[in-house]
Amino acid sequence: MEEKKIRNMDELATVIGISRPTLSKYFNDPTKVRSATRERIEAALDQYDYRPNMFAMNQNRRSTRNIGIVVPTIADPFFSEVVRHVEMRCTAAGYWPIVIPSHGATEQELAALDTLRTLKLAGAVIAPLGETSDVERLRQFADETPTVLFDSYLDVGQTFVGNDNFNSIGLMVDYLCRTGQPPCFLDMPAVNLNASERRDAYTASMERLGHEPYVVPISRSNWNFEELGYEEGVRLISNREFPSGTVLCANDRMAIGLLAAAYSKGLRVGRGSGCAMRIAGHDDHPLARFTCPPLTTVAQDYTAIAERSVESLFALIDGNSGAAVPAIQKLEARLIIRDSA
Amino acid sequence: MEEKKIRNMDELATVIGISRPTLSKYFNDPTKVRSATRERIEAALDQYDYRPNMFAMNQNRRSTRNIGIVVPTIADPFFSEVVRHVEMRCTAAGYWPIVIPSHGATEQELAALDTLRTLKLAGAVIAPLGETSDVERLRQFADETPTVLFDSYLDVGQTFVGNDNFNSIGLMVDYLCRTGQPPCFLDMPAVNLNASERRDAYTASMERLGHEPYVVPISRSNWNFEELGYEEGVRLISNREFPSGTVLCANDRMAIGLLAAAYSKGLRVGRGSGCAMRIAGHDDHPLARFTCPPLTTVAQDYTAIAERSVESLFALIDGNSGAAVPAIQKLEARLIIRDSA
DNA sequence: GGAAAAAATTACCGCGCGTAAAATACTATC
DNA sequence: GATAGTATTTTACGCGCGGTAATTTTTTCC
Repeated sequence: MEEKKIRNMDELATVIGISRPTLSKYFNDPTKVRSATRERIEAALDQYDYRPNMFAMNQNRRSTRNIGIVVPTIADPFFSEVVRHVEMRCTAAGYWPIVIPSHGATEQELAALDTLRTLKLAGAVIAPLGETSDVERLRQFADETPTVLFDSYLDVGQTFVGNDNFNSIGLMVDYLCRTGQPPCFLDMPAVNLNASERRDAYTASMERLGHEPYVVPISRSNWNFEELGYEEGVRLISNREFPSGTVLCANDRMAIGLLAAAYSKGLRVGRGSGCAMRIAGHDDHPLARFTCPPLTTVAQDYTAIAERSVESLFALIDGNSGAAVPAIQKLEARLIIRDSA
Repeated sequence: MEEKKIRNMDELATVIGISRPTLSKYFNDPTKVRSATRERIEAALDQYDYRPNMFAMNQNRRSTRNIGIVVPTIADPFFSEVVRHVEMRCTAAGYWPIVIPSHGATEQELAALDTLRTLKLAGAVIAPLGETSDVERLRQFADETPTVLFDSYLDVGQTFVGNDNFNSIGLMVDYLCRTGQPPCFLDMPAVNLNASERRDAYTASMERLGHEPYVVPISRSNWNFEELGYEEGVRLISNREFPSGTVLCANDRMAIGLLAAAYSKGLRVGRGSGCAMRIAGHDDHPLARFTCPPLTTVAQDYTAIAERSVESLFALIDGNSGAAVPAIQKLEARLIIRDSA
């Protein structure tokens, strides 16, 4: 193991006995050099552990291999899971994922876009805040960078990947009506378009089945869904204000809060006899399997959302790859029947 | 609002009527230029919305304002919370946080270090894998970059910030013994040094109180703690193998699994009469408040860990700032008594 | 063995900025 | 208001790589 320090491409090229442009080509696409050359390079490469300087590399490129990822928060398991998958796929494809959370704030989302602009991105995967997003600025951003939006729909970017709320809520409402009392709907804060879409889907499904919809509104608006679910649940149960013994929650985190509220009030939750309430959620939160009772829910396929987003983005980046990317990609969800409803 | 596009520092400097290096100094530290100059620059700055090119900026610097953050996973709420806080603090201080998950794999951790090395970091905050970390390579890395380790102790880097497991476990064992049957200990997989430290702390605490310790071992080793807790719980309850009706779990995620197991087996958990089991956790997982029953646990202060890590790192970066950074910083935890034990 | 195609080389410029040393502008002092 | 001393700005140079075009070398194929 020679310990001669390699400072740049030139030195490495000299040591190998080839020219720098050839080495440069290798780093940009190993198949662009003859296999014999490639082997010599790779042999030298694990002898000297040289790595091209990221900054110098990207400075002179029209587009880099950086991919920006913007999400409202990484503390929510949905986003952390999707981000995790997106990152892994990007890395595997030789891209460089850069995650910037917008922390639920409009200015931070805009700051993230500004930051990403200086990075000459190959593309971006963005879960916009939704209601509070600056649509105009987002569109401006998407105009100059291949952009995939996910989770919360906005008419921005080349494509959107998200859950088909009408399908998933429909599945759940059907199931709940078929097996017991028609559900009321515990709304979530209007933090994004999923909120209203799910509410609308609930109403539509109920009406389709000939039942009176009943939406329990949420007054406050923040991302502490469990707490909202819990507090609202305690209040409603105490005042006997739940219009139905079956409650469909707009998402699992609300449902987890509601489960805790029911427990604290001594209400038995489930579909067995002797149960006072049925509670269902939406998303298949990683812990939904482990609530007491296990939560009946609709599974958004986290992995699929991540993969479709990334694949769409890669297609957009390649550009020429005939396969046009559809403007809207809604993924079907899967009903997960557990014990809570 | 003039719409002349500014492409680089040169153009902006010309427009302002100063030299480019002066402008450069301003961006690196606004106090380094005369206030009159600063005002002219800032006036121009909000007229032209120019942003320096990140790559060109960093290429020629000895050290950048990049801060690397390496964690085993962002899917675990402990890490996602700490990362969130660290990111926010870094951004607020004008640094550029870059998160790279090691996904629980040694090679990925090493790859992360390699990647970070090319970034000429100002510093790094690392939660090492622990048992499976390549200590030698980590140390090598820490030798050339100011590095703070957190969560899982290794004798690497300039300082370590973590929970004082002997304190926290001691608190919990004391409490449990004081209020009922002495606990057995449901071990966690040996993914890092916290695992063995907590086990040792449990044993020591029990012996101190004159009780026989009993550790329930976990055979498999992965990060799906809830699942492990659940499956092990079901098995142990079915076979009546729990040596005590009080179970202290090595972390909350195991406890959440065990709660689900108890529920599925019809065992009532809590400290009231008529309860068959007491279950306690460790960490104060964000959902621990919302389990059924709410989980008695010891709160690691996520925010404090993040802040101490970042502050220590900043102190290391400043270097000269007299205040020496202690090699090991163990934070005290807080007993959180809820209903499960 | 020779022509065509593929790969590698040479030679050059540009990117947008950092940095050390030199030059200039300020400030304090008397 | 002249001078020394310091704070600020400018000059001059380099960083490590990408990109292109023209040329040379190597490989492939008939």
